[in-house]
Amino acid sequence: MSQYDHKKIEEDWQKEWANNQTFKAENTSKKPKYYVLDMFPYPSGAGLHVGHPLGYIASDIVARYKRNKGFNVLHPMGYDAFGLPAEQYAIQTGQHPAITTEENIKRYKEQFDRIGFSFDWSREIRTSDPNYYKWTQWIFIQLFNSWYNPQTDKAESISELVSTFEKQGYQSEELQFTSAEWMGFDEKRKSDILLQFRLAFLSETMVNWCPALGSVLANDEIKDGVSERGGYPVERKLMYQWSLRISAYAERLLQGLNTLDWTESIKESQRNWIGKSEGCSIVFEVASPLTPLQGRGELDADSSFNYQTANKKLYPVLVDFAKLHRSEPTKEEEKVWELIRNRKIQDTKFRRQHIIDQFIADFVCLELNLIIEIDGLIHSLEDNLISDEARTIKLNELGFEVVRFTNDEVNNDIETVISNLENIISEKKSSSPSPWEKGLGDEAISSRFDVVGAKNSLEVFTTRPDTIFGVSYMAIAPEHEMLNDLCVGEFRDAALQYAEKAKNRSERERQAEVKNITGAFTGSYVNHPFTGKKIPIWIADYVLGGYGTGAVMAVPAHDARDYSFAKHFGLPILEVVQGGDVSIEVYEAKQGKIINSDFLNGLEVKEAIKAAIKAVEEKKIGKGKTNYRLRDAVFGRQRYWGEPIPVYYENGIPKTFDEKDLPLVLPEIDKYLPTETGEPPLSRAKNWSYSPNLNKIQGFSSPSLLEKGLGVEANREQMGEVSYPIETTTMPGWAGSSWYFLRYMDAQNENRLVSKEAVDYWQNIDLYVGGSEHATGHLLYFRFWTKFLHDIGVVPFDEPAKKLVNQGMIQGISSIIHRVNNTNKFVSVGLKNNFETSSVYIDINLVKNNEVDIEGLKKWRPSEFENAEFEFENGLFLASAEIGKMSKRWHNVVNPDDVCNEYGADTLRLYEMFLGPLQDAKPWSTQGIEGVLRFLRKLWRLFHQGENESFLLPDTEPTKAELKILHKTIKKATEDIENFSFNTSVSAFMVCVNELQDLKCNKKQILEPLIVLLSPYAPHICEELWLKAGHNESIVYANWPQFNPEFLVENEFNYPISFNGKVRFNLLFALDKDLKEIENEVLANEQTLKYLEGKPAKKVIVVKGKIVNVVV
RNA sequence: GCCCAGGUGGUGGAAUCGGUAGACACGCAGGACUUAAAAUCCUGUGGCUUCACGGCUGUGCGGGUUCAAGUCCCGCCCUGGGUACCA
Repeated sequence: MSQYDHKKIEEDWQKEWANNQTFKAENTSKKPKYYVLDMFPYPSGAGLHVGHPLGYIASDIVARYKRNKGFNVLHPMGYDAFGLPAEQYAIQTGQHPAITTEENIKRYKEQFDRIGFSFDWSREIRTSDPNYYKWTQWIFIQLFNSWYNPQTDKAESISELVSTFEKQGYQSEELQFTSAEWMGFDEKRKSDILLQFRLAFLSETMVNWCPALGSVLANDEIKDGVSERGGYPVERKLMYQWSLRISAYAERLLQGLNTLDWTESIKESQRNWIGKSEGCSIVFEVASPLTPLQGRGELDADSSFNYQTANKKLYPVLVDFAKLHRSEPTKEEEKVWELIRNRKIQDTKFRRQHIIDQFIADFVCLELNLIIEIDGLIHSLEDNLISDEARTIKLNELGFEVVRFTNDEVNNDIETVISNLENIISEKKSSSPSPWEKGLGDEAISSRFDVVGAKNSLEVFTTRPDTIFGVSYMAIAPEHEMLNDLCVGEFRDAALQYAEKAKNRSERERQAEVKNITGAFTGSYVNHPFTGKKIPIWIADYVLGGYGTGAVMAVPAHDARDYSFAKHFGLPILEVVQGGDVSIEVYEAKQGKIINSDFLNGLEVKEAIKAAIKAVEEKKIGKGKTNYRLRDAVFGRQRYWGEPIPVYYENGIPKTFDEKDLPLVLPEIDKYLPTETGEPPLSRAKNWSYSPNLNKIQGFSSPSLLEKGLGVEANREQMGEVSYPIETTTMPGWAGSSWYFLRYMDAQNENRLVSKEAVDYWQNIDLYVGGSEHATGHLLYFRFWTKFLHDIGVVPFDEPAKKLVNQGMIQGISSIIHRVNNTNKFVSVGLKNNFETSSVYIDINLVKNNEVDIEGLKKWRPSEFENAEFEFENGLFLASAEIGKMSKRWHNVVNPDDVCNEYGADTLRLYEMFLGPLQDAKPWSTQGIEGVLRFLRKLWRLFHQGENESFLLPDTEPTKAELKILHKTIKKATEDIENFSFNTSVSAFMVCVNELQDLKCNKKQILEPLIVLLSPYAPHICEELWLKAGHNESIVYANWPQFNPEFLVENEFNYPISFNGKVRFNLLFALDKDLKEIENEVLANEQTLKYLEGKPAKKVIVVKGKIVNVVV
């Protein structure tokens, strides 16, 4: 029993910890709290490989250290259990993802336990557990019911916004209405407007659509133009779906970074992702005003632009509304439409449900400025009469005549309606020719539609308003809203064609063609606001539709992209900032004097920027503005294995579930695929509908199935309830992980996401450990949700994690053997240059020191290797090695279970720490793991000295030298944990044990503190030795040894004596010796004389306790 | 292109404030114990040079600051990570 038997010790203690719930944390304690969290894993089918535990080991060391330091430590673990692989597997095999996930989690748990982590398993969570995602859904509902108030700079209740609308209406650049107008809007319109404010909202957005996965992807789920998972192509597609308004938090997310103890590189990534840029907007007048008549003859009427009479800002809201009305006309509207459509009355063209300014008119004839309204029942209500009147007045002001018919008139006496119409039309035709026919052309239209019609100015965003006099062309994105208006004359067709082509190009193609410069002239010009010069408008695909205004003022001399574009198309390059030679290359530096720029001449760039903004603002053609690159986060996924979005649609209006009806549990479906019509998998669910007024929602919460995480079908209609369709997309992978740290604090709470007491006690995470690959995904959403939960009063802090440490990736080493092409012959690596060979990846377990175990290889893949021929070099068959990601595909996965079996968990833990700095990426190699095991054996032997190597720990007074060794180690171990420098503290332990071994020290007063120091790293062996030393209580709660500097005090120092910086010999002096005396003695030393070579010493520098340098 | 991190023996890596470069470990070489093996222990180990004492040289490259530079400054090269027409 004197041998170090890691297997037995580790098994025993793991059982002991589990049985005693040693690591269970209490939510009330007089001790100070410490919250140390790991990013929880997605439980994949492959299980853990040796790379995964790296961060977990580090955080476990800190957790155990803090417990010894007297903290109440929260150190939980759980599973990010929703995700693609389980769903992919379900599609292939039909096995429910919940079952696959359950199996994988089981495997993970076993692997975790073998490594001896001190997790509090009583708080385990899984994002796919309905009891968990109930609260994910709850947060979604809060987001839906909130808007971001820029005045107070926080999220507020949407109901407060509604009452403001009711009292004061709303005024902004994009949207304006009076309180009366708001009251007049119908429910759908109100809903549409509110969606523009809600933090969770539906909108038509350009998304990254991955046809192979049948789902949309967030920007951070795409790498190099293909999906991060699977590597499938991704295309841009316009879709109507859920997003979260993270952009509202852009500034707070940016500012918050300054308060965080995170690595600079992660913070920098987030700053870049948020992409704040300060500059100014400038409006350029389009030189030839938009002319609705232009092109009228050349184009068919429907694709011409002259019917665009909507208020541009309201158009996005109204267009869906109009479409809906068109598809669901009233009986009466349909009747009238049948009579007037296709120029049936006097060859007059009518449009139905056409938008004019902020109104949707039933029927409109633009040529005659005539509007026909069919007033249904709703129009007779008093409120609507008032608003109808206001509406008529407004439309009259715009030059339209409004004719109203009631439903009754249409139903009872359609002939009279028709004859009235015919009279009005013929009267209008004779007395009031259309503006176009009158030849008033553009002027008439542009003055009439000044507010409502097509814009006649182009707005740009620039960070360099100082270069305004260097503008030589305007560049607009191919998807620019005014594209159709701007492409004119002989250039129109080519320009539109170009835009169409550029728009449809996928991200990937665009990327591949970064170097290709393409563009087209629109035929239009703007006027320069200060010089009045005409400036051409070009379409360029380097301008992005989604950023800024989708248009830029191009200053080729001082912007690289503009420069190459101008060179390519021969556009002028006007130098306005001194400092470079723009005939040779672009000068982008924000430095130098402004020239050729009228009132800006002579100013420095920075002053000029301010002056230019001032001038622009005075001229009322723009203003200082800040833009962010951060886009709103697309939240809907066309997948099965995710949280259902708790929304139903009442007559097309999205509404959230009643909180009492949460969780909305995933329903059972027959196949985990989209439907034949391309609808998401959840559309397969039977009776996927909601009855808000039903008290009990049998539909999806049968308790027995809830336990399994499954929903159940119910037929509500049979129960005589009105039911509404439920949203069929699910939440993205990052939803559940954006708030999980809170749930650990109070994992079983059924009434709240987390109790106030728990969150007040634990506060935010003191130490968060995980990979840096989450820099712009998880870690941003995580912060966003925390800030939101702070705003609505759920949590008292607004950053989730104070300190973040990123562990590096442990890479795998793949072994490659070389097959001679078109043969069944393999050659040792040294011979491969004699042949044409190709690489074959083989299991790394078959290779030791590059030598391949041929017999093992034959057994591994008999079909491939049994009858193969092998050519050796010097009697050996060698493979070559390659470093890369650890993956099944390269047969280079190392399982921690195997390492634990062979060397033990303590050795694995120490070794992973010893490999190098936690943050660095490093390849896994077992070279060196023996050294760590040897170290533990040496430690064991310190306790088991003497002839029969039995346990011996005498309580005799330690010597000064022994105390010095111990306290040196206490100091180093403590500092190193605080600095996350685990690799150096492992070597400090090694040094300590080596030195104690030299002294044959086995004294209790030295060895006991030492194993406390080591216990966070190698808990099993230390517990065992602690027990043997006679302690009843676990070492987990032993006191951390106190460092006493007295034991390290030296009174002498062996000074290195250097000459011109070169150390030649050493001399021993007392540390309190006068420096001048040391100088004298050094100069008098005979060795010194040798190195002075007869020359005098120019100068002598003596640094106390460090060095002596003699300058010759 | 831009941003960030880094470049030190045969290998992983140390050197926290500018003060003896290479701690600790692996590997390698030699030795002890053993019939032998395993385990363990001891010695050596940056390069060049010397029988040796020693000397020269050395932290990606080129300069600089300093009594003193792996460490600070300037310019460049290379590797890894992030990002990509963000105006």
